Amino acid sequence: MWLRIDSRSSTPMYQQMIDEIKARIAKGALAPQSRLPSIRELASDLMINPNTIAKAYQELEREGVIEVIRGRGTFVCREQEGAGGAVAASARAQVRDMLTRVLVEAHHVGIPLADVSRELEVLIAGWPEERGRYSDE
Amino acid sequence: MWLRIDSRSSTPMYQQMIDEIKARIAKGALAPQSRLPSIRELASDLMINPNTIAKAYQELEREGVIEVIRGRGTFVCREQEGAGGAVAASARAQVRDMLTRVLVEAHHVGIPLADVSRELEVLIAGWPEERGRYSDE
DNA sequence: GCAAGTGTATCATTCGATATAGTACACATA
DNA sequence: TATGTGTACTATATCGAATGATACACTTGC
Repeated sequence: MWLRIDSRSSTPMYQQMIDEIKARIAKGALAPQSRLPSIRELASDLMINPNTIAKAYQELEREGVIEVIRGRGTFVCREQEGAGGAVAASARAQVRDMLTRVLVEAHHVGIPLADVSRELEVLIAGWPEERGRYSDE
Repeated sequence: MWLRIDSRSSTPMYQQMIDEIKARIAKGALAPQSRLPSIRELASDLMINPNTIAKAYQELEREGVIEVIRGRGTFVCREQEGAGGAVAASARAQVRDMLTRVLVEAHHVGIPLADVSRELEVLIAGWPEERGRYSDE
């Protein structure tokens, strides 16, 4: 099974697909230009409606993550967004906002903020690769 | 106005209240034992239905963040969860999951992972206080 | 050309969460 | 006793998620 989806989760199935596919690309498990399963194929595989898959693919295309070629299929974009170029201020603000939420949550479950920082370091250290796309490192 | 809510946001109003109140507590802007506005008061203030406020308060009480005293009002708990005690493994897993999402998002908008780490350090450095509740620091 | 496989675009429908509206109840305080 | 507190319940309207079905435009291979 190419993908695993929890139909009873409170997060919509199409959103789960978006998150999972973006995660795989970010971690290098889905290489650029590689092909994704067809809508109908994935739909019958997961036993859900093709429209749900289509919605996820359309959103991923809108975000510039995948590329759709009519009649051929959907593929991971060869160049991910922002590579080498300037990063929008809104994008940085969004990341900062997400980090703030993590700190708030950590506080309420009793995790020291220093532990959050350490955990992030571990995650980054274990990150598959960035393939030297960023001159910053 | 005690609280500001965006009724047109995609995130439910009651969820916005939960997030904002938890953030204020975590940052020390809402001290333990301090009183929250009454349901009807806040409802007429925000010009929304009292049931929506009640839902937010009930969820916050379920999470152990606030304390409800019938006939008197709602108050911030004097002891936040996990203070000094053991932190559930599921809580740490949740924080790790949130951090992973941040890294995935950062990747797709072209922000170097090292920048995320730096941003987190800045946020922690500017965090109001932890009042020495954690022996870890 | 034709068949099969791709994504796209509709429509109608079901289902659950969100939010509103109104009413009634139990408790605490002055 | 009057007022203010949170709680509980029903009913209703709205919206997003998901399904089901159909039709269309395009690409590829026979």
